Amino acid sequence: MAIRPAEQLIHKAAWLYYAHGLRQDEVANQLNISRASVAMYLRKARETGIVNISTSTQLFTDDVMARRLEDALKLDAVWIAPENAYLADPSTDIAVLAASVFLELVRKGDRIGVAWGRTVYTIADIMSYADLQDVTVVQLCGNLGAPYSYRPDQCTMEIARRLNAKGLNFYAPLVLSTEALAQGLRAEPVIRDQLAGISDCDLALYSIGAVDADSHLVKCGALTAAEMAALRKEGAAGVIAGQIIDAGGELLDCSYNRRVISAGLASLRVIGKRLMVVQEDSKFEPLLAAIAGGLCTHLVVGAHMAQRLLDHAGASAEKAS
Amino acid sequence: MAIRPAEQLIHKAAWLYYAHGLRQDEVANQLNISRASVAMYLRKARETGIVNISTSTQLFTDDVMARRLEDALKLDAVWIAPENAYLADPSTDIAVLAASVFLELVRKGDRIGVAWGRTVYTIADIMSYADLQDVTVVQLCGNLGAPYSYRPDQCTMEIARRLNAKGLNFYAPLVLSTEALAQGLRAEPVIRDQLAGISDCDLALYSIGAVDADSHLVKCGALTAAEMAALRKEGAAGVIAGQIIDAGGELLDCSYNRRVISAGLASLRVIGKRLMVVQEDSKFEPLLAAIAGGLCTHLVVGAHMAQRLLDHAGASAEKAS
DNA sequence: CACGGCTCTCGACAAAAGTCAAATTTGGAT
DNA sequence: ATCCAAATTTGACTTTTGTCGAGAGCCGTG
Repeated sequence: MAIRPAEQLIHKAAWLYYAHGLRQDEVANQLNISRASVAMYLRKARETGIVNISTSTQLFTDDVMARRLEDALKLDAVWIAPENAYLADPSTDIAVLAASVFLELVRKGDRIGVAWGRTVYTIADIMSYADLQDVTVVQLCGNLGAPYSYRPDQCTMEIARRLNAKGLNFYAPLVLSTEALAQGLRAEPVIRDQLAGISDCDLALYSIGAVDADSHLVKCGALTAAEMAALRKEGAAGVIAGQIIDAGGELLDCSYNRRVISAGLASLRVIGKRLMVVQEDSKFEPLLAAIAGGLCTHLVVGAHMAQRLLDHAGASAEKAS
Repeated sequence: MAIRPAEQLIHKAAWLYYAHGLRQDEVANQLNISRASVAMYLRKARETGIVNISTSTQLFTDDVMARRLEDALKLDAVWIAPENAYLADPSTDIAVLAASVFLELVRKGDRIGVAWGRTVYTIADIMSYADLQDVTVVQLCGNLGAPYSYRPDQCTMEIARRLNAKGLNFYAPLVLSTEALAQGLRAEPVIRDQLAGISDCDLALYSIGAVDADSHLVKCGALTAAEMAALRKEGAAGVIAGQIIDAGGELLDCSYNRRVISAGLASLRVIGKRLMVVQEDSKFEPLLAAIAGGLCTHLVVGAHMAQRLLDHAGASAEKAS
């Protein structure tokens, strides 16, 4: 991709510095360049993923609460960000953790499905770079012509860029005005192939949306606040990959869902690792719905949300007995 | 393993510094400790593998020569350390590369077989630390009561320590004085289980030994220089995991081999990734034998050796046509 | 409870790394 | 061949990090 000589030099500098443990000035005279250049090369090496610095996320799964949640909710793994213990901004903490977890879950050669939303974009934004050329990042749902920077295609592309991976976008609106048109578009080869390829993913990254006037669906004009409220009455519990699910985690039977171009829930459930990240405490019910529907195998949440989930699971168990 | 509070602090410091990108002094007042302590914790975090710094080894496989070697020798991957281009000591360069490649090949949950020798021990010695608790490192061959620090059990244990993995040693001599005794010992449950477990490995790490008076087998008293010379006349081409192979990479039919307690070549060939590392140019013929015998799928060598291998492969091809 | 041995922590200094504007080189267009 | 714009490189400076010995806390022992 890039030109040879520059890449080569960056790699050599990174190799001598990180692998051999030389100092920057030692690297500088090995390569006959100034130390300042070495410093610059090393920054580039980190930014391009030639060197990887990763921190183990063990501590966040080792937590007793995380273990109990895994059991209670039958999830493969749970990470809990210890709220307000670390930084001023609590949501950043969750995103940083999610980004690390994500990078830990990615394997070479993987195909990764990425949905969209503020959470996903925040993760993409703080994610460190990696060198995973044979990875493919695919977009899970259609686009919204939003004024926001976290459009589905943006999320996909940004993550692909960070990973040095291939990004596979598809350009269809998330929601159309008639069911017939949506059906027709889904049958288009370009779109059909993209949607069919989703079930081949090894890993999915998404968050869950709330069914309220603050939802991106409302902000981006896909639905009006009134329509949203109506859907809520009809049993809408959450939004996943642009689609509305009920409390059981199944697709809600409504006109909106039939007009959407997105990854079917069945395709999502086939994906081996489904990483769900939830930042806001307000998304408690939506998250319960997603878990009930088996849309999540790996979960990253804040401590407060974790406690609520655990209380809920405990209460349900008690009621059942 | 270690005490809670210290581990926790190390992890927190590492998290804030490496994942969130705070400066050491910022971390220090977040945690209410001095910056000096933070620096110390961070060093410990690196030393225990809580943070991982790895450099991509791409450049060394991307090399045209490496690609051609892969084709010519039918190997899965070849890495070539550009000799004398980097550092004073050429063999260190190969070992550093080999260690990085090794860490790149290891996956969580893997079982790893490790042989012994100066090369393997050098690799273990410069290998950086990682956090791979569910990995198991098994010893491929019996021990030699050597005065050297690179005994089979040492190599296994050191690598296990670096990886924070489980080390599985077995305490049998590499070679016994009679075939009957060797047979009896191989039938011992402890030994039998260990040997049987070798074929379950996902990754093997070894080098190749030369058949000469400098061999460790001679230095450690397993064979006399005269015996070695005799074996050479009988067709011995190399030493792998303590066993003697002929030019075709098959076990040489000799008393010595029948008296050895080690991983059978068949078990080794079953292992998915067989990483062979060769430092010395003098090991050209032994390496050819190992490759001929399918004992190596991944190879790390110096540029000079790579050139010789390529020339040889070219010459053979020409002769054949 | 006083004592040594032990680890952990800190302040101060030294070393190394990061940064920036100026200077130089590079590559391309005319 | 000549020029200009963009990118690269550098020296000088600032900030950040690493290190070390001194001192503080801790614990089992005499």
